Amino acid sequence: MKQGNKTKLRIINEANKLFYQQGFNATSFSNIVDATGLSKGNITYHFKNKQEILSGIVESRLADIDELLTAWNKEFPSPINRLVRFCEMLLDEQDNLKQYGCPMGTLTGELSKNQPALYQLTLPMFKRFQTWLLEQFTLLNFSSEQANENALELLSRVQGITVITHVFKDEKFLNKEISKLKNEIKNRYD
Amino acid sequence: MKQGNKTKLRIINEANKLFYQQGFNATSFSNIVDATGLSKGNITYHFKNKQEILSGIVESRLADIDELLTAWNKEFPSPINRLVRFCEMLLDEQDNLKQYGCPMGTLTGELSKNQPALYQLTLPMFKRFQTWLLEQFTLLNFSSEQANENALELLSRVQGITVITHVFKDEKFLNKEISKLKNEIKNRYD
DNA sequence: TCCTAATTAGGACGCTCGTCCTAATTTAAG
DNA sequence: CTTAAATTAGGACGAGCGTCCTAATTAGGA
Repeated sequence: MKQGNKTKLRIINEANKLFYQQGFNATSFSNIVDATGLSKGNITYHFKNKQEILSGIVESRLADIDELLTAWNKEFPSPINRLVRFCEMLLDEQDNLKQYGCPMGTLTGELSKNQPALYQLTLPMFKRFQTWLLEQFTLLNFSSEQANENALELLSRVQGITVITHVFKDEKFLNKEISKLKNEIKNRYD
Repeated sequence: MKQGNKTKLRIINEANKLFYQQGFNATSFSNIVDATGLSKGNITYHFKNKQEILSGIVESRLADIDELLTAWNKEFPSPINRLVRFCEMLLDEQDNLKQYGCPMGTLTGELSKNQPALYQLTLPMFKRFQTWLLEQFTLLNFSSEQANENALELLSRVQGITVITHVFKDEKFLNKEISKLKNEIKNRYD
């Protein structure tokens, strides 16, 4: 790997952390300078501005999501078990969710308000999960319309649990609701 | 009403709109100056800074919430119908929800990330709804523990629907899910 | 080794930020 | 009316913002 790509990754990782933990608009360029320990000019060289950094972050996250979903597909032959695994993702991330909310939901939600171009940029992350969920429900023999409805509903349930966990800083709620949701999936769709 | 209070209200209303539509951190002091048409000094006279404006906004919103819930209590003798009305609130606000998300969820979520003092300030808005929902489930003869769980779950469902509606700009989803949720309430709790 | 392109450092700039201060004007009580 | 308090206007200020530019350094192929 070229030297510059290492720097790019470092910027992307640090900025990703900052955007998640502080919000996109609350993070300044010099915050990123401080966090990376790089010079201002160096960062500008790799990314013209905050928006380009965001673009890099999204690209990187999309790759992570694809990798994750592919791994789940391999690990779990049963769509039901895949959906269950999807729910369990929230348990893996419970500390972060409690403190900072959903990495996709809070970012897309923030940008959706009044930065339409950046909002469009982040939307594919949601779409990946939506599409993948749709595939699982299709495998479970739902009509495409019904599969889509189920996919969005599950996404919605998970987002709701995340918001409440975040707002009330309540991981007990998270654990209980995920456990209920997993049961519901098994009962409803199996 | 004294002259100054009219100005205060004007500031609160305009800032409330801006914070909701752009986010708290993305709204500058001079945005508020422009939106109100007042002078910088005048706003500073009434509120030292953005945080004090937020404090005023929360106070005002809490009063609105109390008024709303009291009206619902009067209008609907049945707790079930009150819960249904609660869900229907999202339909009344569907245009705003689609564009800007939940006025409480997005604000509290934003501030929760790294402005703990302001986050604490906004939390009571959520608590009002939580408490009120708890009361309704208590009236439905649930144990206090079970009533609390039901209250949080309903809040969670509603937040989830809001997030998806906002992120996907999809009011069809909103209408369908609210309708399903209302049926579920009637079937599960009646 | 040398040379060119890639990378890094950091200063200059104009702008906006939030805060503070002072003066002008309006209000309302006496 | 008079007068003091409440309210409003708007400029001054330093700090931080993002962008741009140039110079120094480094890396890697020839």
